[in-house]
Amino acid sequence: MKANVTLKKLADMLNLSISTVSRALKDHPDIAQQTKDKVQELAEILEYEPNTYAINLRTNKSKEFGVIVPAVSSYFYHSFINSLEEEARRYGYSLMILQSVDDPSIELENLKRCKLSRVAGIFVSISSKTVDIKPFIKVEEQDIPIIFFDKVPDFDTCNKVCVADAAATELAVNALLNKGKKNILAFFGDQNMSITQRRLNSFNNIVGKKNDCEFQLFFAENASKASSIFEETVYKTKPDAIFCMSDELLTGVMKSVQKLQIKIPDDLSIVAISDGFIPQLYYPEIAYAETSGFKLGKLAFNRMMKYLAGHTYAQELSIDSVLINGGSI
Amino acid sequence: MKANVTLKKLADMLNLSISTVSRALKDHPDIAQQTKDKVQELAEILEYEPNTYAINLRTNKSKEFGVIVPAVSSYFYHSFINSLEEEARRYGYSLMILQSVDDPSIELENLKRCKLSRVAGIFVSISSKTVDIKPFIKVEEQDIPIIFFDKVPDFDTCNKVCVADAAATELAVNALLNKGKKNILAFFGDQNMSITQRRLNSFNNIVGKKNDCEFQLFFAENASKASSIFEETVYKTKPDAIFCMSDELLTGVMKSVQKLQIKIPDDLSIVAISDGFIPQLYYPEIAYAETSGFKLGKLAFNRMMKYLAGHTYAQELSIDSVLINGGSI
DNA sequence: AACATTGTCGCAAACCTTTGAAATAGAAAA
DNA sequence: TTTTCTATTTCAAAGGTTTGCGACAATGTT
Repeated sequence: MKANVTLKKLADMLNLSISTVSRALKDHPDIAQQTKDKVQELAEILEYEPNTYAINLRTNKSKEFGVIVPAVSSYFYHSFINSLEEEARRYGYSLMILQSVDDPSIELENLKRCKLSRVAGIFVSISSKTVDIKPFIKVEEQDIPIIFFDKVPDFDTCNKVCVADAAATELAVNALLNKGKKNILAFFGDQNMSITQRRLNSFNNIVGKKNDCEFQLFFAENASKASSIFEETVYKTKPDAIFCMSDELLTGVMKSVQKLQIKIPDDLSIVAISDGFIPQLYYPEIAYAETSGFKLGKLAFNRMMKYLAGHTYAQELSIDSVLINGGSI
Repeated sequence: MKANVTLKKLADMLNLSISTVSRALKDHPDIAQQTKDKVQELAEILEYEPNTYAINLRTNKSKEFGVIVPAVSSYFYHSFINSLEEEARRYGYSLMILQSVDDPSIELENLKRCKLSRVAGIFVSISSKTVDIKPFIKVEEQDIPIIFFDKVPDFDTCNKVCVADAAATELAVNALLNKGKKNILAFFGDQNMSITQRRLNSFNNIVGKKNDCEFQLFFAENASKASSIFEETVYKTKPDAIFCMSDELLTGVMKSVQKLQIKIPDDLSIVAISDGFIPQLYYPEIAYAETSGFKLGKLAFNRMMKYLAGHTYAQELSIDSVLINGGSI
């Protein structure tokens, strides 16, 4: 526990002023090269480390972003966070991770926390129950940029980055239709979630144009619901294909597929929307329209940096989706 | 973008001194109740928020922990982080997440970052290639407590919290032996990793005492390696049981199991060491000795708080393991 | 010789809060 | 009346850094 070495200490030892030392260390043109060398050498030896607290106070900024997500251990978010962290590190930022546990009141607390910590910016995926986004807007008015990602509010004038829900849904469903599937079971998540609505809308659009194909829609909040719905339905309606709008639903369905020893893709085709981890656990690998948390992280970070550079206007961006074929259709 | 309201501003408006306002807001006994009321009311109205930077500078502390992990999107770590975040939030702390990407040099950078940010403490799971832990010791000497978790160094005098590797291995293997399995294929991960060594040692201990049972050991760095090893071996040696020391290896084996349409548990029993997510994806669910990232998070946080309260002596703690039966044996 | 320019460096305020010590007032005790 | 105490408030320093501006000397220009 050695005493901290500060600018003042360096200055005293070198018989220089604090300001000169400060400038010397950051290669300010006002300072003579000779002086810079002396200062930097001593700083090196004494392992001088600037006091981040003081810098933050002085500059009223910090090199940290807040990330508010419903949960880190979700199929999607940890790959987003992974990707974000990579970028952040490259730019000298770090990430403060806050979970809302899908609870709007905790979400609000977390937002407050970000504000209190005066983070440089906030990435937030709102909880499924969040209705009031005024607090977010208010924070943004205090000059803390907010990028909404994945689960974004309906509100227009805010920055959003999303996966291409419509495109992904289309890709996935068309993959089935192109193979001539005629009887499709579609699994969707919680109806209250906007992501469900977007994927559902896109789905219905396609369905509307098709009349030589049967569709059956189910809503399941979790994997085991999906499982039981599947098991109840599969023998009754004898579908030739399954669509799952999420990883979680896919795991539910696949568990039943294993249980009932259904042959994929001979007896049944399956396609999902996923970031790719879950689908490759099975044999054959499940075909999926990719919605990469990884790519989304890059995009979100990019948008944040642009924002910080002055492009503060609201913008809605999305990553495109590709179909990864895995032998399940 | 309204100007920030500070203690000074409140003081000026109320014709009080800054110190009085500061003390009034924190209910200091020196201040008259009447004054407190006035101050707190105005603070409320003006939405005064203390400047965290200034507080940190003044107190030379912050309410943030650093977390250094090889990768957030790993089977294990995100549940650890999840759990840690829950506890941290309860105590008013937040988490700074840093990935080392299993690269010692990045790990070192991250450590530096924690030191620079003067975090209140650091949780670290070292990369598999980390050999030099002196930098960590040095940071701890500067009064930043470090709790190593999961992947911990061999070094003695440091704080570690681990899953009970030996116990978990024993539980898993014994589950197979108790069912009378006679020919076991065991999959282990990267031999350089200490976690592999610990589990392997425990495994060998049990094996040493048994001579009515055949064991075959394999080392696979990833899932697909495990897959191909399994496929090459399964018909040759006709094992009646599989042991996987990790989730990743399990996914590899299970993919081949599906491919070869092997019946679990009739043709083959499987047991793994896992935190439970992966095993329940399959039907039947895979039996596993639980090594919960969640529980470990709680334990690690607990140790950290004790440390901060003054119990700084080195300690090695571990969570016990239970066998979760899933129908695969 | 007078003035302007350039290259270096230091002064001092500012960022905002915390906190030990001192000041002030009024009341109680001597 | 003077002293002592208590209750309340203020003073001022400290924490470490950044930065606009002024100071100063040396050099160049007219």
